[in-house]
Amino acid sequence: MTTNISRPRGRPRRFDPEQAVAIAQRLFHTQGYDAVSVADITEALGINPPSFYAAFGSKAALYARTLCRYTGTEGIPLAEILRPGRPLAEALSAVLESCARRYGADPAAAGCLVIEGARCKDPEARNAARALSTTAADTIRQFIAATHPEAAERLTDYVVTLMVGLSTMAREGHGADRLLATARLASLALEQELGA
Amino acid sequence: MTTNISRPRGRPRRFDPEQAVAIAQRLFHTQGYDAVSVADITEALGINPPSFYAAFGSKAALYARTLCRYTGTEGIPLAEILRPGRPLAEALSAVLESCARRYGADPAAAGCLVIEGARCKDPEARNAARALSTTAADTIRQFIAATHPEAAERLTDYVVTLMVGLSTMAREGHGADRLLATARLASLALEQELGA
DNA sequence: ATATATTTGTAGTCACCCTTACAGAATCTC
DNA sequence: GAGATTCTGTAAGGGTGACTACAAATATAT
Repeated sequence: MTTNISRPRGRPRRFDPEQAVAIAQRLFHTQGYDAVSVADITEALGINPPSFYAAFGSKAALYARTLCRYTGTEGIPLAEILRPGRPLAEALSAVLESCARRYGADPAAAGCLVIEGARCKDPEARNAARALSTTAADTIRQFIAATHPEAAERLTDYVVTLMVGLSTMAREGHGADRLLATARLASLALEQELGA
Repeated sequence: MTTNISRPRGRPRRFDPEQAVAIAQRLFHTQGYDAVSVADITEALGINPPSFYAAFGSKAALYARTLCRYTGTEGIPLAEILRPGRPLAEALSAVLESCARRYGADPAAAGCLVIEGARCKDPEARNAARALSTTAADTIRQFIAATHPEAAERLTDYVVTLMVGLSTMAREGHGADRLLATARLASLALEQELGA
């Protein structure tokens, strides 16, 4: 007796949507949203366009699902790193180091899917990525404001600017080692500014 | 007697190529290379496609000319800022401040034309932008190496990462004031690292 | 078995992109 | 003027993109 939860009525799917999202995520992360065509996706999935549109609605909608999946798995775990009570300079430095490590971990899928997606041409996909990007910035800002409200905007801008820069440099081919060196250098400013 | 330098033979042009490059530069800077179509350009210039191709060869070739023009006019004057003998921390901080000011000066054409062009989809245009980007990085690296050879790569990576980040944030709508605050914060790390 | 529901595969639509063929117009040389 | 030369405008070629109409296929429900 397998998992037999009363299959739906019609002809069954020949592919697993969840796995398809994973494959699409890798494509988007590797090549960028604009550079991936629906034809690329359907070929990678071994299906035809109608199956794709029936399952996901549109390229942008599938992208939104990959973004959702990304934040839950490979994205930077801001909530974990920015634990309340953690010293500010230490916490922000940890964010930058985490970015350096993750963005440079896989050379074939370098950088941040969200940050890179925020520059794509398609408005729907771009807005989806921007929304997540804004949420992340807000998380950082609120963490800072809890202890240093007067410095929240300035420090958030600084950290986000570096995250964006690190993602870009990762895509330019910089490995985790070089990114980490940059992150550590950037942390010096945080320590100095916050009197660590 | 006007400037009468023996006009060329055939039918005269109805537009000024130099002015056309300036107009195209503004389009590319405002919208990004990929988002500007040849139709956009020809419409902005008030000419038809054949005139465009006869004068410039291709969209990428025109873009290369706009890049050339940009570095000579609106680009960061690295050669001026990185004058030999200038204290390193001061010089690199000046680079970052200059970026902050220029990238945020014109909200309609924010960021750096070269940096943003380095991510476009067209290989020819991308390589043209990358070449200039690499040249700029080399200039910075050599200036650092003149006095601090062991720190050249690390500091160059740091400065370039911030330049890229500043350009992106400018395109996200950050004004020169916010960019400058980030640049000044980033300079703290340089001063600390270099014992200023 | 019949009806219903859902997916699949073929083939194609429609829009937009960069680029060019071609003939006519405007200028210079002789 | 005649001829050579260069630009201009119309119109379209050739490619790629996202997306879909439609009928055949495969399952469940009764």
